[in-house]
Amino acid sequence: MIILLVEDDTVLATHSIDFLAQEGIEVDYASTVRQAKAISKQQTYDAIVLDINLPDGDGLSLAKLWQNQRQEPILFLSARDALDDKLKAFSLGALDYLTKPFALPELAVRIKLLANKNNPQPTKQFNLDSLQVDLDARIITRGERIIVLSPQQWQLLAMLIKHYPNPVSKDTIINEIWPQQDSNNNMYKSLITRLRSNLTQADEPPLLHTLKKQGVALRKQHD
Amino acid sequence: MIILLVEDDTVLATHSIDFLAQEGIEVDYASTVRQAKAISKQQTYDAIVLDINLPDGDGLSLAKLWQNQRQEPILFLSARDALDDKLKAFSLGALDYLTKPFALPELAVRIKLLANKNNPQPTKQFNLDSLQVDLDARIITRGERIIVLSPQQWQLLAMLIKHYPNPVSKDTIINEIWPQQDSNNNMYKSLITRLRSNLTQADEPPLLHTLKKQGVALRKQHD
DNA sequence: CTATACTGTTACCTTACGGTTACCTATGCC
DNA sequence: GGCATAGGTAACCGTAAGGTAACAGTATAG
Repeated sequence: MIILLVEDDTVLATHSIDFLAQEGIEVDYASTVRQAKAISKQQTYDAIVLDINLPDGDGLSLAKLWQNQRQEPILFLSARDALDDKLKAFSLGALDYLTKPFALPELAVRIKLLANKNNPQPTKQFNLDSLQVDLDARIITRGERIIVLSPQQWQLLAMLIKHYPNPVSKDTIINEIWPQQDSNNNMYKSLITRLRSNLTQADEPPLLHTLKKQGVALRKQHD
Repeated sequence: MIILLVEDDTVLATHSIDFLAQEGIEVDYASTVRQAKAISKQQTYDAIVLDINLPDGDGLSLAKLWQNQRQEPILFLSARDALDDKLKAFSLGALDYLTKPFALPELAVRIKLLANKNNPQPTKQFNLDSLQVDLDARIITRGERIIVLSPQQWQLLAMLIKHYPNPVSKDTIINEIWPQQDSNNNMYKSLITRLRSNLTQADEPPLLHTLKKQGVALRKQHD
């Protein structure tokens, strides 16, 4: 996720950028209207955060300029709590308005809301060869056929996908799937066999490979 | 446009209702959690405005209760400006948070934003195979026949539609439909059987599938 | 007040999940 | 060669999770 921040208070800006980075939000930064126009030419953002008072103009007119050319959701920042400013901002297409001082976590949350509004998060999909896994809906297909897995097998597959393309060690799997049980090697072997047989049938190439002494991994083919 | 306002301060509430009426926003009003639950049973709204402090509970837990069964965007009101409250609210699915005192025009603008921007045209219709559900009128048809559901069954179906095509876990369902009861597995089983039997008859393909140990989901097909 | 619907409860059935075991192959080591 | 280790496969089977039907108590409507 990447946003554009336009803010002339450099202290506030650097704090914000640092905090947002921790939250996984990348920031393009501009301190003036001119810079903002220049830097934003190259890029579309998930959201735009605009200070209203800027040295060479104001955020409101920038928003007015942009409201027909750009489609990003805009959040205004301002030291002024005046109702007029807020209403004007909203009438220019603002989707949110935050009065300084504000808490950085709140800014982060509101940015994420705006960003999600525009692109509802695509369904988490995992693809490998002809295998398709929808991690939310828990639908698995390979080629045309639909694969139904038992709870344990699903759990294992999810682990493997999470670590893809790295192998997952036997111990990790055992501890994850049978917590507080004593590790029975046979249960593990059965589980692997069953998952493998469900994932691949007939002449399909195998996807679940075991690397001796290291564990198992999801791969298109052996190395 | 119609919203639900839950607020125990009757002076504030009447002012708000008057002002929102001028703005063309119709308001259903409740002053307690109990009232809110009762009045909202019959209706879906374009947005919900929730005060956090209420005489018989708080808005946060109400939002938590609703977050899986209702799809309306929620705006919180609170006299408290504490960051924790805000973050908690947002984590419960709030889309906006306004601190008292606030200006009525700002409230109106933010409500309109939620109602319009969040669901451009909220799909009040749900279709799956030959099943048609009108979420507003609560009319369900499959092919030619009209399906009538009991309250519990409707509640469950609404949950499933909201999460479609993802499964909903047994625990989630039990907590939503029988809050504060101890989870009786049999009630759950009966409910599923009853809904399933109402949704599908004779030679129709099944729509309500259960994924063992994981929950149930609405699907076209899955075996 | 009666009839109907809704929901909680029980009893019984069916299924497939997962643990167990037995036997197999491959590789490595003395 | 003999043996050990690591993994693979297939079959067996007890059991728990889920499905269904019937019944009863309570609410609801007419």
